[in-house]
Amino acid sequence: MPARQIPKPRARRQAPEARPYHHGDLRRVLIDAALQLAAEGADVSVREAARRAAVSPGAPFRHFPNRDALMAAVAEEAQRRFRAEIETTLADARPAGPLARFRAFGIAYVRWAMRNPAHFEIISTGRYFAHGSSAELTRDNAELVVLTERMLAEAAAQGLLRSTDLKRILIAGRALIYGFARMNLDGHFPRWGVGEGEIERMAEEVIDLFIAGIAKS
Amino acid sequence: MPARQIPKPRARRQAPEARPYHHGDLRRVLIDAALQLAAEGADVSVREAARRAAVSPGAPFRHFPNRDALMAAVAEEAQRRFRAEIETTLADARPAGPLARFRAFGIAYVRWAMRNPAHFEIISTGRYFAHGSSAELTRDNAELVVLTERMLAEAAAQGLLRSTDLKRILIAGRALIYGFARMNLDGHFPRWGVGEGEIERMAEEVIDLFIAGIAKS
DNA sequence: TTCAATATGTAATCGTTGATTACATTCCCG
DNA sequence: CGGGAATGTAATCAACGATTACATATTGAA
Repeated sequence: MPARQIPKPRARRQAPEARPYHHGDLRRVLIDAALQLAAEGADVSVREAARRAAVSPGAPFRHFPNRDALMAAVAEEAQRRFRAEIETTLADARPAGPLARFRAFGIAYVRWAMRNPAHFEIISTGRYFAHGSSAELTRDNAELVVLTERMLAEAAAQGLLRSTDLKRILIAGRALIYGFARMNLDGHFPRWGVGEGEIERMAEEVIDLFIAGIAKS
Repeated sequence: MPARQIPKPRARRQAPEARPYHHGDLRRVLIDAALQLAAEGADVSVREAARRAAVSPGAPFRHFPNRDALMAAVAEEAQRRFRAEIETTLADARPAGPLARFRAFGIAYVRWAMRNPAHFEIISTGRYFAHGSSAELTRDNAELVVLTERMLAEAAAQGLLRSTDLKRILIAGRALIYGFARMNLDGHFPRWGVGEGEIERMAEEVIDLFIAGIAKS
């Protein structure tokens, strides 16, 4: 047998009992651990993420200059998932007409925020945009803005809107949707007499009210 | 002179150089220090509040069982100021008609949130409601809800509204206003092409759009 | 008035966290 | 090969929330 057998990338020499000195892809694992921590409602600490990755407390700082950089990467990943689900939802149930699409967008937005509250919080806060603000995060977000912009432009082109001030409508619509999602996240609804089970239906009603308000006749 | 002169409450015996062992009203001072810390954008720590009150790091825990209790008291105070300013504003510029009052409410709401971002954040988050949730905090908030409820009920009674689903309108309106305030707080507007100076005008436009949407004819 | 119970402050200490530094191990490319 | 570059560990630091034992002031009842 020639000596040149496959380099065998140190194939997890777990011979005695030791893990390999180098972790496979620590960066990714840390981000996943942080996402999971957030999803569990725990507060995300660098050390706990390191602990879950079975790595020393200092190791994460080889991949992120500080905690905020880790959180920025977490926000990036969460934003990516958020955008992906919104777009998938819109692609699946392809609603007829721009306003129906706008409605579907708003509902999908609120639903994701309800089902992933901690991740939505991380995305929303903007605390992790300022720092690294990795182009990707900004881009994923801008894509969603463009998405709704197009819906409204199309609606205007079809003469469905009472007003042509699209920017105003766009921001009002986003404020409504974002505000609704955050009211839920921030625990306002119990104080408003909206029970846990009614929230999704209320979201639909509220969005419908808005659309009825901007639609012609 | 009779021996019965006024008890003179130990009148700050700063005779040599020492402050009195007991602080005057440490609880109040700690809350104020925490409010100031928040307003400065620093993160609020019990120790720093103690430092500003010139008191040992353990002293605050005589008045608050833990940090969250301090933050709850801070939220309570901020909420009190918030409500006071809203009501004062509405009382001063008494707008004609329920919808004009609703408009003024929304604008005052957003303005306070813009000028007191850190305090608004503390109020909004609801993280400090859950714990002590002092009745006062809840009450101040409920008062503001009732305020807007009455406006809409009055508008409905005067036949100004297209729909009579007041709860839906109420929540939609609140979501819009809260969402707008939080979009600003969370730093979304730069990404939406809304400059710092335009935000207040945009708030008015957005509220007007909403009112036009719910108003009859 | 006195004095003892209570309220309120200090000092010392603990465990956790973010962060840095010096050192160890592995990877990879010339 | 062999020597940097990448990536991990170990040790350490300061700041923070929290607790405990102790010190001092306030207050109300005998």
